[in-house]
Amino acid sequence: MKIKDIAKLAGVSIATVSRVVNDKPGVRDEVREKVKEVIKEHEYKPNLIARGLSSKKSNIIGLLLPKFTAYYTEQVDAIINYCNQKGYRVMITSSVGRFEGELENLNMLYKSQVEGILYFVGKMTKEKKESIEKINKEIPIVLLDQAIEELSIPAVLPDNYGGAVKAMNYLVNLGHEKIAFIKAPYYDLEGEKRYRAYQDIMKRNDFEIKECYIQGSDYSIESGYKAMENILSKSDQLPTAVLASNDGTAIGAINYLKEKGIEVPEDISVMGIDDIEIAKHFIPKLTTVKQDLYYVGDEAIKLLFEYIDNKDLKAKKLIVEQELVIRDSVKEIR
Amino acid sequence: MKIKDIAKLAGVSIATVSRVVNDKPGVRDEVREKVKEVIKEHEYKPNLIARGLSSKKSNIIGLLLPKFTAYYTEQVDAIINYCNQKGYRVMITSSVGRFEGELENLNMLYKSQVEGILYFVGKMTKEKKESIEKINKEIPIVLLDQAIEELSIPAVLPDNYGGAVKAMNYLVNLGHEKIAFIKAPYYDLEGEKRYRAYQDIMKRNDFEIKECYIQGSDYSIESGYKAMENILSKSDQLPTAVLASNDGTAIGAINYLKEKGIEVPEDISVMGIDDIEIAKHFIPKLTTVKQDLYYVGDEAIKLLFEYIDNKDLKAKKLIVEQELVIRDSVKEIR
DNA sequence: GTGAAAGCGCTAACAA
DNA sequence: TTGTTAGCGCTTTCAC
Repeated sequence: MKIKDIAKLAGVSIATVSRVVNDKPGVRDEVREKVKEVIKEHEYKPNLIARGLSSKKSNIIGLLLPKFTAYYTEQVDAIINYCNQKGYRVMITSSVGRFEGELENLNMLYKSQVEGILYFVGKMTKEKKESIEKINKEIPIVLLDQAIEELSIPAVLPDNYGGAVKAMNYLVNLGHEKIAFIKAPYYDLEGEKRYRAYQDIMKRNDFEIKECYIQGSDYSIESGYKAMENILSKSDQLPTAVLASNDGTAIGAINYLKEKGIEVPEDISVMGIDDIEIAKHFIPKLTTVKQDLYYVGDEAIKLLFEYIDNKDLKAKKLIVEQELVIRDSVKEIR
Repeated sequence: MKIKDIAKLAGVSIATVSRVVNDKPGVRDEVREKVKEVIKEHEYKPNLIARGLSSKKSNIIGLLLPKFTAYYTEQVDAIINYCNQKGYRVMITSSVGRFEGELENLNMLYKSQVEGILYFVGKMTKEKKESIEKINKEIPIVLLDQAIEELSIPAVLPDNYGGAVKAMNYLVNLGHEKIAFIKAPYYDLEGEKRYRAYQDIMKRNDFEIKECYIQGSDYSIESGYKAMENILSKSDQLPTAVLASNDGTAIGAINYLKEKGIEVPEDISVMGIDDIEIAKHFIPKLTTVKQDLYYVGDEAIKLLFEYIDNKDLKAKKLIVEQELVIRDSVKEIR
């Protein structure tokens, strides 16, 4: 069933059918009803591809992820819901953790004529920056997780510095001085901010920053486990608390400690960042800094639509505040 | 830049450009090179919407989820990877847990001219069955999680009965007799099979099936917590083990027990089903029945392509075996 | 090996 | 209020 068939059956022109289908004015109620009837009877469903070509509006939003993990589920859920409600469809790509794949997928979305792109940045490279800049001239892009300093591209970013400061101050106020830190992967520019917060608070309080207290990760639970192992093996004196760059690595760290018979938080306190879903159900319940991920996704997609509606908007970087979530994995020291 | 511009710049017809772009024969090497050069220089990217309309092949796969949760991440990851590798794009919809939304989204995918649909069933209704049957006549659909008995539609299903039997036998072999069960939500027809397995094994061993040992859930962690609370409050005699219908509810159950000072597995053993990512990192590490979710997603999308390539294939229901994963949340009783 | 031309199913400007 | 018609950017016959 195509528009032509309906037109014939209803005894009108295809233009009239189109008007009815798109709820546009300029059709007598009588005729409108008649056409609607025929449409219903024959279950006519307009071909959205043809509509897209003709109207030069695809009604599709592109979503670019580095890889599917728990961190994205809520954000993606928010995005899809918002789009579906607005009558937009979502085309999703992920790069299997192959950071080079991001570029390919970006082009794929471009070729798909999406009206806007939500780009969860995995690893930023010079090549990608160039592509983003170029594509952004034609299609609005909103960046998530990492922004591009030198380019004027809208972005939604967690307040990573502020969040880590809150976490550190909380630990310090509870009497912790020997604080270890599990770093974000080197390629996450935003992770650097959390590290700077760690350093700043340590220095401000005249606490010694031991090198052995600082270990890297790739954000995975396993790498948190490894990092904790390294911290323990390399330190002559155990830290009393460790701040992890995300909840996953915090969980990994706790796993290692428990395995070694070290109790959390009795012996060592562990704090995460993000507040992923499992954080409040983990045992001990994870003290962390909440990033409202559904909110982030929601704000990002709203921002994207702002840019779609008004291409000349000045690029806005939205910083989402983080909030302390006190639970059971950190204790006071006296 | 459109095909016409490239044709003009290269001094050939658009048909020739099309042949080059699509790697089709019938172009002199010399000309092909020339065209490629122009394409590269001007960064021509074909409009996939136009291609779709013209070729009557959208190269898009539709993905329908009831709601985004941890259970789907790996499966979706597998699906997207496979599609992207094959040059297919993925259109994703979720229904925010509004089961009525599934129908709307199904139609949205249909109108989008997707070439096949992967449908993770949330709640099956008569109305949906009818729509599925109708749409399946034109677009191959592969069902996941739940099949439709009376219709011949391909599906990929976990061996829920077999998996639960394995779990139950494991518990029984360790000496458990008083076994509680956290049920799947009523609308998950597959969940019923796990319940049947529970009953069958209990009966086969002449164990008493106490009504108070059986509690419902909606698969969420919170509902597992609640179910465990009910089991404890309603039983005069505590169970020695509980089998939960998924890992989420198992985690919820453990949370409740720990809060009440009941140790797992020392006092009560808890077993899950699924083996979601956190299962092996939870404390205690969750004993469960593994559903290789990446594998399931992979098989499902492969099956879908089989049907796309050969519409006359007889509908195949693929049952994916489950495998015992012994970890720390269950102990032997003597 | 190459190009002209007819669509694909729709929207939108224009005429009537 | 309605219909005619010219595209949208591509693929795909069919001639040459």
